[in-house]
Amino acid sequence: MNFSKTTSYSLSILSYMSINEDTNMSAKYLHNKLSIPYPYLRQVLTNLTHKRFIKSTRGRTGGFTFSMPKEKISLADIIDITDGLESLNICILGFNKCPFDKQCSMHEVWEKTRDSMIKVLKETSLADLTK
Amino acid sequence: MNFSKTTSYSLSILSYMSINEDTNMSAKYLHNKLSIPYPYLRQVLTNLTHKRFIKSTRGRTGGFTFSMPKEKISLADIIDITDGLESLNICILGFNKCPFDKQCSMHEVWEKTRDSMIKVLKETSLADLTK
DNA sequence: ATTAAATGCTATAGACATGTATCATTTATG
DNA sequence: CATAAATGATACATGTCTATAGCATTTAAT
Ligand code: FES
Ligand code: FES
Repeated sequence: MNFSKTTSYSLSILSYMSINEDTNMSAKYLHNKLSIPYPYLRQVLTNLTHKRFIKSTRGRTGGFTFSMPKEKISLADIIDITDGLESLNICILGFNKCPFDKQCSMHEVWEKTRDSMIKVLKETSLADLTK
Repeated sequence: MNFSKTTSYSLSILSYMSINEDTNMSAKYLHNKLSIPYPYLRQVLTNLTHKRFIKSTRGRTGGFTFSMPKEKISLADIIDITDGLESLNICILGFNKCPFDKQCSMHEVWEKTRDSMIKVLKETSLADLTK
C-alpha cells in the first residue's frame, strides 16, 4: 500500500489551508510554509483546482481558496483524488496470491488495521483537523 | 511504508521452501511454482545465499536448501535483509514532519497497527507458517 | 571428453514516480 | 501603458525500483 507523494502533498496542502479557510494563499506562500518543491506544488495545486476542492484566482494577487466547506472534505476524499482507498486493498507482504491456499500470516492484523484506517479516513474532515 | 518486491519475493521463496525443508530446489523449479520472473528470482536467490539463509549447490543437479533451521528464521529476519522493519517507522500519510505541531490524524491508529505488525513479524517463524 | 543444466557475477534496460523548466495568460499596481 | 507577480498548461529530466541479459564456472550424465 502506502500513499504517493502526490497524495501526501495534497493532504498537507489542504490541511494547512484549512487553518485559515477564508484566506487566499499563493503557491509561493504555501511553498515557504510547507517545504514542498515549488514546481511540484504548482502541479498539485492545479490538480486540486481541477478536482474542485479549491478554486484559483489568477493575476498579481492570485492564489487559492477553498471552493467547498471544509466540513465536507474528508481525508478519504483527498486520497481518492490520486491513490484511492483501494490502494489499501493489497496484501501487506506483497503477495498477489498467497503461495499457500490460505492467507498470509499478516492477513488478520492487517485486515483489522486497514478497516480502522479506512474508518478514520472517512470520518475525519479537514474541519476536524484544527479542533 | 510497504515492502519492496524484493522483500515480497524473499518471503515467498523462503515460505515456499519451508514446506519441504530438506529438498533441494532449483531456481527453475521455484520459478515455475512461484511465478516470479526467472532472472529476478536468480538475483534474489543469490542474495539470500549471501545472507546465509540458504546455501547453494552448483552444477547440473544444483539448487538451494536451507542452511539454518527454519524455526530460527522469523519473518522480521527476512524483511531485515532488504527493507528492514524501520521502513514501518514513517508517517502513514507521508508527512516527514507534520505541518502542525501535533501528530497527524492517522497517528494513533497507525502506531497501534505498526506495533501489532512488528510483534507478529518477530514472533512468526518460517516453521510456524506450515502448521 | 562432451554436453546439458545448474549457480556466480554483474552490467544493462525498462517502467514508473518524483521533480524541474518553460512559456503563455491573467491581473493589480505605479 | 509597462511591469511585476500570480496561475494555466505541458513538456522534459532525474532517480529509483523492477526486470532482463550474458558470460563464466561448476558438476552430473552420457
Ligand atoms: S494475504 Fe497477506 S495481508 Fe492478506
Ligand atoms: S504523524 Fe502521521 S502517522 Fe504519525
